[in-house]
Amino acid sequence: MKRGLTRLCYGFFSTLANPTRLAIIELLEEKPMSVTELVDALGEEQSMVSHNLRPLVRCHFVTRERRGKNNIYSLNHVTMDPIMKAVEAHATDFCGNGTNCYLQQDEAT
Amino acid sequence: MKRGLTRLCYGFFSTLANPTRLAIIELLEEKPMSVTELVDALGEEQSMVSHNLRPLVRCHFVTRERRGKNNIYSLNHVTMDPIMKAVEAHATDFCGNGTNCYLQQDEAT
DNA sequence: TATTCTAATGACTAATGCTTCATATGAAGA
DNA sequence: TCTTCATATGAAGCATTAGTCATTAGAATA
Repeated sequence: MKRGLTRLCYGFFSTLANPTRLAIIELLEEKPMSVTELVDALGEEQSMVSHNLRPLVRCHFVTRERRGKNNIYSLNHVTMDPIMKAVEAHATDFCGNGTNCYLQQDEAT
Repeated sequence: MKRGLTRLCYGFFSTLANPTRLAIIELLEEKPMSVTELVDALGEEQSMVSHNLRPLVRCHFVTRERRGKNNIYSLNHVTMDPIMKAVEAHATDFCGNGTNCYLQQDEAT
């Protein structure tokens, strides 16, 4: 049994299993952004954004590039685009694309 | 901004972000199994396996079918196969397929 | 080099999620 | 229907993770 795959997947998925980090990914899908831009767009604290960027970099989901005073973060589209497509496909196929599915429920529900 | 996607992904990934559930998925990749078979294969407590099966069913990653006294669980290959392939591709492309990457480190490290 | 802008880090508390133990349910056979 | 096998559920304690606040570091410019 390839337990390596389980460990690999655990690091992979647990890094993605966070609303802030997913929101960051969603923003970076559009274009690369600096920390300050992310902070403004998210309306969250700077330290929180920084804290959450670290695991994303560590797992190579985003890359960092210094440009003057700024650190510009870019999405790894090679990995993330197929992953996100697969999630959307799952929702379409198995959640009826409605709100009757756990995955699509409001936090209120 | 499609915040719905973020919520959807959060449910999706947090369900997968668990070693026991990933081990279950790995086992079910081979063939459908009953709870007892999973318990034996994993060497874990029955109640733990049961507890972890529930979120997998809720997210439609596995399906349950009663057969006599047993509940047989099957993997949703339509969703899980592409996802797992994407994770492996990411490891190959960005983790050098070695142990120099966070995602592939031993728990000891 | 003092200042300002930008971003990262550390420590602490709060919130989540996991595992375990005990118990309940449900189906089948004696 | 009583017993046994198979599985699910509930509650509780524990461990992990996240978010906040305060501080530090790094780069550019005056």
